[in-house]
Amino acid sequence: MQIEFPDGRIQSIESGMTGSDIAKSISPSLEKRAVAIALNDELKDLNVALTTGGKIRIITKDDPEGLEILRHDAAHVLAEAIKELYPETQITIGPVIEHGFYYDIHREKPLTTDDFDALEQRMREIVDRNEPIQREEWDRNEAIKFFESIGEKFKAEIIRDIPEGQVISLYRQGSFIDLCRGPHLPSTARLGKAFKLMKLAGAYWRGDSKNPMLQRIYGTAWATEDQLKQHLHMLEEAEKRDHRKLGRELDLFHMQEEAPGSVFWHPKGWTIYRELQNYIRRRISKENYVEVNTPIMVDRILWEASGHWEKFHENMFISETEDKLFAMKPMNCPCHVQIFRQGIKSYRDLPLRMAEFGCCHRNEPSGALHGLMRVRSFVQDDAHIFCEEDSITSETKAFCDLLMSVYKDFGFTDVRIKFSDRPEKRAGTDEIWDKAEGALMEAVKASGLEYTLNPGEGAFYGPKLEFVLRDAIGRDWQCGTLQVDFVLPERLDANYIGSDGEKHRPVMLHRAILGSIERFFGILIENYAGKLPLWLAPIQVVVATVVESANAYAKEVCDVLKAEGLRAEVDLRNEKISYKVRDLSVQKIQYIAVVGAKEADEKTVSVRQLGSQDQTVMTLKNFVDMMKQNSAAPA
RNA sequence: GCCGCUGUGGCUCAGUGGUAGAGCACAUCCUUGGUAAGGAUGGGGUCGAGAGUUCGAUUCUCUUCAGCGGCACCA
Repeated sequence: MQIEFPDGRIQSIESGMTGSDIAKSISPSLEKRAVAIALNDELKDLNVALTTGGKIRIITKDDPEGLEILRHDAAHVLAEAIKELYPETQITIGPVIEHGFYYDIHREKPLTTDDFDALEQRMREIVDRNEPIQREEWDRNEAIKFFESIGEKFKAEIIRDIPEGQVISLYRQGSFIDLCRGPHLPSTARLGKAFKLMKLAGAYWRGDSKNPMLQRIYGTAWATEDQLKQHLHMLEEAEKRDHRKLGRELDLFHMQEEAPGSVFWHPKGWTIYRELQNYIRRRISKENYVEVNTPIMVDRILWEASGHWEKFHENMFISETEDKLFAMKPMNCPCHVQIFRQGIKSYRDLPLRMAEFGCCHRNEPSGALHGLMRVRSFVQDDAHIFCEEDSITSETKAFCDLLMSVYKDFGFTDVRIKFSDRPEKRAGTDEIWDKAEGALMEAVKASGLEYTLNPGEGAFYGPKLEFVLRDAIGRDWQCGTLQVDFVLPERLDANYIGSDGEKHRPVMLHRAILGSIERFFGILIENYAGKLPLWLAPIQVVVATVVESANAYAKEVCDVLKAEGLRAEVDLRNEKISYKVRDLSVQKIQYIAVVGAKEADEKTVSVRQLGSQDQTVMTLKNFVDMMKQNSAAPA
């Protein structure tokens, strides 16, 4: 039979040769690095005898697929180590994830991270044992019986759920045997030792909170020690830019236990926050939005009418006053409909784009809270576009353009769209959903942006687009959203007079670009590692003195900068200039204008920029001009 | 909400069954120094909260709150 190599070379081989044999025939060193073979793009174990020819590829640890196999093996070796050290443990599943793997286990007494050393030690021993990893195909019922006999109830349950007729493959290494689709390395030695157990967490069996809680052990695994080291280093770097840490270090905000999930904004953080809001104000004002503001506490009656009470009152903060029950708004839309309903609206008033930076409260589960990323009290750059049905497409397209342009101003260009359609729990008839999904789909297609489907994930009142951006260290964040809503206008009885003189229902488009400003703030801090673009920087320049005699001049320089609209401060502290430079640099102050006797005499400043050792002496006027230019916010 | 871990001055962290310590920060003084930490002195903590065990608890136990890591959730 014939095989074809990736370079197009064709070779005849004997039936029954294994991937290993083929690799060895090319070069022994290739065989050593090999982890699997791809036959017509289907991955197979190296030690499986090939019976048909085709295109082959030797997969090594350096291939993405090879790394996956390696990580999968790491999971198996972990499971083997667990069973050896703690035989009473039941094992469940152990898949590959980004950067590594995990294994979910079940046992009475939970493991702790103190057990990690022993586990890693045992894993290394298993690697040293070089146990051959052997694939076996089992009869379904035999396999179920087998796993039940050794007390692995979870495994038996998994097999029961595998459709009849599908091959049940087990992999054996030493005395350990596990259900697995494969492929796997030929032996445990090939895993190498570039792995590390990372953390311990709880996870529900089959991801369902009604099921028992298992223990999940996370690990990372790499082809080489170097890659492992690099990965650990990357994690350290990510930790350094954690917005919670930087928020404290840069004195931007804090949170405390008396107000879990809510933010105390410090002057510097609030400056950034306002700058973000004002930027969005400028952008949407150009797109003919109007801004409004509506109450935070609203009578339950309105939430019942809107449908929020029924669907989400568990997550709403309630306040009882006199005989009434008020709820804090989790979103602005019902209030916006109230404004829309004031007076009679004509089709000439549409589309009406109503924006609000309203403070919303959602009683998120305690375990969901996470710094600024998930809070209970937040403000969105929210707006609702009331329009006629045939405007959905053009409004959506205009929104997508605006959103992409805004993201670009913040340096985010890698944006993906998820299209979420009707969820199980929803309001409105199927006809309405058909119409809404159809219109939104048409709009996405017209916008020309790429999208992926996200079935069943829509809002209860309509389908939605979710805009996911990727930050500087490759993490994805869902920020923007656009939702088509035929339901709320109906439930809250919004209408307008059409050109035909009749009453009609407007469509509502719920949309946000940044999403929650709190969250976007956190993303920005992490993306820029605290060094924000100058237009967002809470302090744009500090005038620092070398000697006390320059104090008056320093204040004068600072006043000039402030008069020109720059956020400037003076540093007159009784410290050496190198101390001030260090301190201000740690604070990520981007421009330091150093003034001493010389500068005071000559009416100049000596400018130092964050991240550079260079000093530039310039006239005060030139410096002000430069700062104004550099700090200009995007229009 | 669920599982696990953590909670000591503003921050980072050490420590102990006999009510606490370092560095940084802060204050005062000396120093007026030219681009990433000058020196001296000093103030500051009922060890997250509540209960229990104990002669005695920051230390051990339980409860609770919050944070962290995940899971579930995310209108």
